Order: sequence, then structure tokens, then C-alpha cells
Amino acid sequence: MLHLYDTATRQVRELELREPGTVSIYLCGPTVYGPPHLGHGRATLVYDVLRRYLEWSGLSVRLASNITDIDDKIIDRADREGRPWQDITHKCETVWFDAMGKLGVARPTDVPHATEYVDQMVSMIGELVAIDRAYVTADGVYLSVESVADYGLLANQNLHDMLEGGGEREVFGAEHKRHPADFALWKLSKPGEPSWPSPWGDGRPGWHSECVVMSLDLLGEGFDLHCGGMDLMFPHHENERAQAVALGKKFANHWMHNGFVVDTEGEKMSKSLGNVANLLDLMEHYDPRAYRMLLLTSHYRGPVTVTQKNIDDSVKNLATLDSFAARTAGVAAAAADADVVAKFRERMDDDLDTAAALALLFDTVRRTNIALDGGTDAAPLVAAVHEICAAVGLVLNAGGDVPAEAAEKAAALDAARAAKDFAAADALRAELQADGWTVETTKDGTKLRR
RNA sequence: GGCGACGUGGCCGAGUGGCUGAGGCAAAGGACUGCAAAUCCUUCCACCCGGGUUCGAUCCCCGGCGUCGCCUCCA
Repeated sequence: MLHLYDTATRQVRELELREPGTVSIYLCGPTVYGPPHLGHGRATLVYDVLRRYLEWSGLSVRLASNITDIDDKIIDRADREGRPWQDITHKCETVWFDAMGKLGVARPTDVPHATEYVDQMVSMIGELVAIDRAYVTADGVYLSVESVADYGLLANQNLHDMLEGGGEREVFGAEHKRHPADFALWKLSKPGEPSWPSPWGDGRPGWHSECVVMSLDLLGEGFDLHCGGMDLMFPHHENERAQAVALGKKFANHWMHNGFVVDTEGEKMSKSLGNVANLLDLMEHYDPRAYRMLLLTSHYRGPVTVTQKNIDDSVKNLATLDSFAARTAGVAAAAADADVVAKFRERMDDDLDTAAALALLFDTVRRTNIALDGGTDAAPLVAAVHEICAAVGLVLNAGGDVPAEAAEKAAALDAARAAKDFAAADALRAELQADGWTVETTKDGTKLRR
């Protein structure tokens, strides 16, 4: 069974399932106010690999991932551009799922929108106020973090240390809050802002309240795994958890956090730094599979640098696999080599060691080629390669359909070679390559793919 | 100030108390090929610094240096 690093206990431990055979996962999704960047792509890819691996293992996965469609940043942009905020959220969500589709990220089983859950958020906040864990101020409702015994569990810091130093930081709502770390559950709206009714006045929910309500509603108490980027560890996940704990509910059993995409200087790509590389640009210029390949070569918890060189390497890795797929397209189906599959499991179960899994994949490809060159039975190895690819979501391109025109040229090329008219053969090959085909002239005739 | 991560060859990037060092890319040579391509073989072979523990450390401990992250915008 899969072992994953758990942020709460700070150790790699088995992912225990609430219900055998089923995995419930909550992934914090995007706030839809701009195009997805490389960091979003990484997070969704990491958890897509996790999901596919679990499903490949025979488990049924319920993956809920929200869309935060009400937020200060959305309102700001709507104001700035003078258009309805819904216009922004709808458009951005379409772009988001379109991009994820291109990356080969399967759509989550549940996609809750924050705005669909406002009523439930209001009632949860009401409960927190009723049991005196939250309090009402002039600008909203706040959770009292001091009332949560183990607040700071995910941040691995106690409340006191957290407030030490930290630079000159503005504490939001400081004039009304009982403790500087208390956070807003409900923000009263200013005139003209989108708002929903509540017992405390018209307003909107705080970000941290959205995810706790949606995750508990869809997945129930004690769901298996909560994940997201490392930057969400604190305060977002800490605060989600604090609300659940304050309510006396069991929250996520296991916490998983992925590392950042960093720039060539090793600095995090951040919206505030303005060094965000756009995911859409990346996919426009490169095979979208290359990003998945790049991420698979590194560990999900470490930082990843995305450079031209990295991506180029990944494209070449894909070419090797595609070539393999084309070569083995005719190999009869067989049961996958049990030894390879067992090793693959072992590596993935060890905190998703995808780098080791890829090493195994390439080793298996090489062994298969040797078997094919030697004329021995390669079918189980071929099947194993396809199993691994399927489990991590790598879709191989075996060449696809060759249009009649290209097929004719390939046939003419073979004929020219048979007639030893190499000048004509080379000319035909050059033509095909100019059309974007990868031309492999083999003993069995010319093969085309692209 | 608190908490944490990282420092491996030309590049990317795993990993391990011992014959150290996955895999990919790049480079060189070779096999195959009319030539290429694809494939295979070979070569190139690195663990920030200083202490300590140990029979033995890149991996454990301590200290340093360097880089980065979080400490209420953030995947």
C-alpha cells in the first residue's frame, strides 16, 4: 500500500483508508482570476499522477477539487476592468479546464464552487459563533485560534513563535481582532461588492471557510487525504483544519503538499514577484506531455526548475517512448512482466518515487528493445511498459494514422531503395521530414510517425 | 526572530553506512544501415567545507558557508 509523507506527523506513513477500496481526496483548486501558471500545472499534475496510480492499483478514487469563484482578487480585477466578476470567473474556469485537459489531467470527480456553498458556510460559521469559537467584529466574523489546542500543527510552529519576528507585516483587521492570528470566516461587504446575506450582515465567506465546508460536505469527516501546494500549508490548510477541530469534527487523516516551481535562481514563482511563467505559453510551444515527463523525473516534494533545457530533455525522453510505442504497436497483448510491475509498485508506494519509477521504465524499454532485436518474446515487457505509462498518465504516441499521400511517398521510398536509386530515396525522405514526419527506414519498410 | 528545505558529474536529477553512486540529456567511439533514423554496446563517473561517531560516511551527529521557502496574496 502507498506510503506518503504526512505533513501533520512529519513522517512517511501508510495512507490509511477510511473505507477499504476507496480513497477520498480533497485538493485545493484555483482561485479563478487569471490564467494558470506553471505552479498550478505542477500541482494538478502531481495529484493526477497520484490519482491515476491509485486507480491503476485498483482503488476507487473520489477526488474533490474546488473552484474558488469569490475572492478579493476576483473583485479587484472586476473593478479594474469594469466587468461583472462572474464574467471573469466563468472565463477563467473554462481556460483552466481546457489547460488541464491538454495536460492530460483528468477532471476531478467533484468540482464544487465556493459560491454554491455560501449557505452552508454561513451555517458553519454560525455554529462556531454559537459555541464561542468565533466572534463578530465590526468588519466580519473571526475564528479564535487560541481556542484550538493544536493550532500550528501543520505549520509546525506554535502560536507564540509564529508571531515572533516575521518582518514588518500588516495584520489585517488588527483593530478588531482578539489575537493577531485570528482569521476571517466572514467578511462584511462594502457597497457595490458581491455579497450574500448572513446573520452578521451581507458579506462573503473567507477563503479558509470555503474549503473546509466543501471538503466535509462532499467527502465527510475523517476523509483520507488533503493536498495542495506547500504554500497552502500555512495558513490555508492550518486554518481549514482549525475550523473543523473547533467544531469537534475529524478532518483529513493525511496531509500531502507538493513543492514549488522555481526560477533558474531557485526562487519560487510567485504572483507577487511577477516572474510567473504561464502554463498556456508552455503548452503552446511544447508537447504538453513534456511537463508531466519533467515532473515525473523529480520528487513531488522537491523544487522543480522549468527551463528550456529541461523541457527539451523531456521532449527527447518522450520521443524515445513514442518510438518504442511505434515499434511495439504490433506486439500481441500479454500479461505484464510481474517482476517489473512489482518493482514499479514498490517505488511508487515509497512516497511516490516517480524518478525511480521512470528509471525502471527506461530500463524496461531498453530490455524490451534488446529482446526484440534478439527475436525473443518481448510481449510481457511491452505490456509492463504500457502498464507503467498508464499508471502515471503518460500517453504514448505510436504514430497514428498516416494519410494516403504520405503512405504513397513511403512506398515510393521503399521502391527506390529496392532499386538502389538512393538519390530518389533520399529526396523522398527529405520531403517527408519537411512535412514533419519522423522517418525510420527499416528492413520491414519505411515507418512514419509524428 | 521562529519553523523548514536544499547543496551529487558538462546539464537535469535519484539514492545508499562499505566492491559507493539510478535514470535521462549532452559528448566521444563502436555495431547495424547504401546513408540516415531507430536500436544496442562501450566510454566519459560527481556526492559544498570543517570537525565528530565508526573498522569504514556522500549518506548519521555537530559546526560553518551558500541558496531557497513559510511565518495571514499564492499550487
